[in-house]
Amino acid sequence: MSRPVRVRIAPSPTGEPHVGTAYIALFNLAFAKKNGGKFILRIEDTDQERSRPEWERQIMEGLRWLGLLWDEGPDVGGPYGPYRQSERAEIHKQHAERLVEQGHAYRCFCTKERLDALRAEQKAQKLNPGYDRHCRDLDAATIQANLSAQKEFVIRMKMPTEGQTTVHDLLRGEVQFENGGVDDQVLLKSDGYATYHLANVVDDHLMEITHVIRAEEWINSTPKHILLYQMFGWEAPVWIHMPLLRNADKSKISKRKNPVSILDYKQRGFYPPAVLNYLAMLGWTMPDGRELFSFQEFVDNFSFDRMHLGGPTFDMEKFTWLNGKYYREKLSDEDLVQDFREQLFSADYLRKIVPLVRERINKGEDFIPATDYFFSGDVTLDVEAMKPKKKTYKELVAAFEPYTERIDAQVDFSASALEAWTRAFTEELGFSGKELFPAIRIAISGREASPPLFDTMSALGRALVRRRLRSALAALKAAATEENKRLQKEASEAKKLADAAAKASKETPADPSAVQATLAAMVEPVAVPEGPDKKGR
RNA sequence: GGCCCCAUCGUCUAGCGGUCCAGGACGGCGGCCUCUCACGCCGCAGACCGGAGUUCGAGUCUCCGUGGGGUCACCA
Repeated sequence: MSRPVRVRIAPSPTGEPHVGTAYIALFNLAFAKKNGGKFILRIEDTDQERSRPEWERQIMEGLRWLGLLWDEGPDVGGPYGPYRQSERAEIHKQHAERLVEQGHAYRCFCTKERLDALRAEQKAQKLNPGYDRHCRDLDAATIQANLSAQKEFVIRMKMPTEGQTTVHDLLRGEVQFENGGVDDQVLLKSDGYATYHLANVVDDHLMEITHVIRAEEWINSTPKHILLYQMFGWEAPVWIHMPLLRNADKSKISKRKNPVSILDYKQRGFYPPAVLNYLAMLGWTMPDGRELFSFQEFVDNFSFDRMHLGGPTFDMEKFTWLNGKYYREKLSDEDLVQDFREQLFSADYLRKIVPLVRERINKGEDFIPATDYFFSGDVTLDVEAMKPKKKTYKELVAAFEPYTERIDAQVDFSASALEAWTRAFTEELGFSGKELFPAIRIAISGREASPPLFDTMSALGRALVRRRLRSALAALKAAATEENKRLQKEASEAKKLADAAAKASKETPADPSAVQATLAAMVEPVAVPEGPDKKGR
């Protein structure tokens, strides 16, 4: 008799809710609904370095916004809790110990330094990287000595060195792996927390997960998971590895090439059912080929048979078209009024904006023109105005790029936190606030004057700020390229001039003023780049 | 690089051996509708990665290439 279907998603709270998480969640939920099963949310926060409660909150917010609701999870509870792995650390530890006792795992005392050196050596010799199993067969005395010396250790899995492990993937059939090619994975880190491999197996078993539906990037570690199930003597779930969402260049979808946070789409005013509809049609098709369908219709017709395994490109253009289709065909005027009111002009959002502009306007009709950049997507940029007088575009890019990069890691998006962080970071980048802040202001608002920068950023929110910083960065890079071309041209012209002057000075006795002029020609355009620049475009 | 996955129009895909001179959608182009724009409608261009094999017959099955992707952490 088969067990009731239970599936889960296991996001790691190390960043904003990812569109890939939503994609996998959607198929898990559909499968659960189709089979009358349960859908579980489990937070995989065993990475103490990077996990943040704030990200966990946002992941839940993003999934909830889309209507991808879980039956059991850290917030709603359930009979198999706790649903946050950090709270299950003791369980994981016990299981790791059990494997050690049974001889399926061992303590490894190798230091980070040793492992790094090992990897470097392997790389130098063009060998396959991997742990050399140095601690696999330590004698009891040595282990005891290390333990008494309080040496830090991890627990590693003792992989068989022979034979194969077959993954029976529902989508891909039998996938074979040589056990010898699989590393002795770390199961328990020296901080006492489990790695993904241990935690996901133990928790999936304890939570009675029947089907593991996850992204294809996991398929290579599935043999380890299967072996773990065997070592514990447990029944493994059914494996289903979904294709990976891609950028336009076919690489795994990433934030540098696509808006990747669910909250980006929320902020852009996409309509949740349209988002689900679009995600569902990446790799999956309705039996009758319909492209417009509801989540319920998706569930009713769902089957993994209809999955296409090539990694689909996330195409903003088609996605946008589909969203428009919902506006035109699925939503009434009243629906749109509601949606706009909740998403675009929510009281929460207006409450952030009004305090920033009330001193700057005198009557209601001034509000929209004064705040248009709070309600639109991209903004028109005056790239020239962004450049500090004494810096080049290249230098500005060199500061803007890391700034843009690190905004994603900025957990606290309050004005004061942004200000403290930005000021420190600006200094680190070798810029003064006077130089960098105006550029940021223009990037995020399209204006040279706005309410206080950090209040404005905080109110705009991470999604919009990131988006505008990225597009400003692209514009600056283009300007830097132009600038570079111009400088090279000027340098070559200066060289010509110098050559001519040198030639002239050979023919006639040295003329100090000619040399002066030549030197000036060589130096000046570089020192004052904005001079000849402006009329050039 | 080793291992693993994948492979039909630019993109998302239909196709589960004959009904495919390969169908639909986005995008592109042209037209119609129309006070404008948009929507909508009509039409056009556009693909089976290559080579062997199996078969009476291959986009569909097998193998080998090629290409793309993933993965090789005390991250998930």
